[in-house]
Amino acid sequence: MARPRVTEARREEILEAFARCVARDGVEGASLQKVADEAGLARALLRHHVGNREELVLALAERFCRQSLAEMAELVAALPERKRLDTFIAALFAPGYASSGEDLKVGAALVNAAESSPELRKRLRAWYDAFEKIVAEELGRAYPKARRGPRAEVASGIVGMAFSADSLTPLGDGKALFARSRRAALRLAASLER
Amino acid sequence: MARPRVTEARREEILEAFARCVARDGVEGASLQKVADEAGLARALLRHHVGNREELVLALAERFCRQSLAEMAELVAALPERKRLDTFIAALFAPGYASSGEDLKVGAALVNAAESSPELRKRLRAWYDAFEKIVAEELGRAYPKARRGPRAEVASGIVGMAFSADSLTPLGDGKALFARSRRAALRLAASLER
DNA sequence: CAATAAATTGTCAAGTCTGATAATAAACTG
DNA sequence: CAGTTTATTATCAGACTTGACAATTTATTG
Repeated sequence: MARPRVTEARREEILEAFARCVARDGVEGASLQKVADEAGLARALLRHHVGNREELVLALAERFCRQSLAEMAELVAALPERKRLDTFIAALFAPGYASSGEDLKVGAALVNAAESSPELRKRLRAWYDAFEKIVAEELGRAYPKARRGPRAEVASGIVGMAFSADSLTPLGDGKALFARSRRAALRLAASLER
Repeated sequence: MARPRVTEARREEILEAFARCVARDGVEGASLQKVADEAGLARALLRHHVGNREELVLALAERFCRQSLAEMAELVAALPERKRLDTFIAALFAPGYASSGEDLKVGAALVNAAESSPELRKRLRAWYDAFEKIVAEELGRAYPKARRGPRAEVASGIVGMAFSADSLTPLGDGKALFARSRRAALRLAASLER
């Protein structure tokens, strides 16, 4: 009875383009115009399909959090029995462990923007906690005797190292930094042994 | 024979204001207008005393790098003999270990902007290397038997954790995260023992 | 084909940002 | 006090951004 809806597909395209722009220019630097160009759509369509700037940002955050955790879950589900933790950490410290490789940069930019938006902050806080929790659980699997506290500390440390290695990639030499950080993560994890 | 120069003092005021804005809004988000308002000066004065946008950014980077390393050197110089490393790490993981507490956020924002400016990238790269080196040297002092490689890995890890804990403060709960990260850093450092 | 619901395009007004330059005010020196 | 150098203010044009809404096209269904 009417023209078919393409909103869901368009939303996806728009948010992908937005993510690319945010990874490059930060949240404040990603103008709707640039996003529209990046997506190959008219700017007015952003508004039509998603909403104004604020709604765009929240939608991006929602998509980012959901997707990031989904990828993490997928990764964990695919881990082998042998050398499980090593594989996990290696995956975490592969330059661009996630599909696109720009994911953590988007996350960092969103976190920075969270200061001025309680709603955003809340969502990202939940994301971070879940992220760290997954790491902590994986550590618990490798070191069942380790206590809750130390596990949480080590998880914080590993997540922090991964996060920071990723956000320093613009400086070049990302590969070497990832390698050093990965080894540090293994050392840190091993500290749960005794 | 002429009106006295105030450029050096003004430059300082301007770059301080710029730093505050960048910490809040990122490099792209910090418009010259906002910076001028923040500094309580007319926008034209930014141009007069420092230059156009690009020069502003480079001047900020220069100031940031120099200052950050100077503070680091000062911190290291003031370390006690006993519990030297513990004190060092505690200082690194105090929320806002540097005077203002926003320093690492400025650094992160600059790093992000470095992608599109080779000159900026070069400067920041040198800064990061020097930063990591200072940490590595301090580790060498605490664990003289440790080899160069492991020391570098641990230094990367510690710097990464500090960096990331700082950049996650907008999510709130910074204190607890800093505490967890600090303990993780101590664990990681201790891995150089055996 | 006609009705209809949705996508897409076009356009406006208001606001902000930047770079540049001219005009004015201030402080010092001889 | 007159001259000179510098700080400060004022202003301009051009470009970019955003929000909003009207007009148009397009695909589907009865």
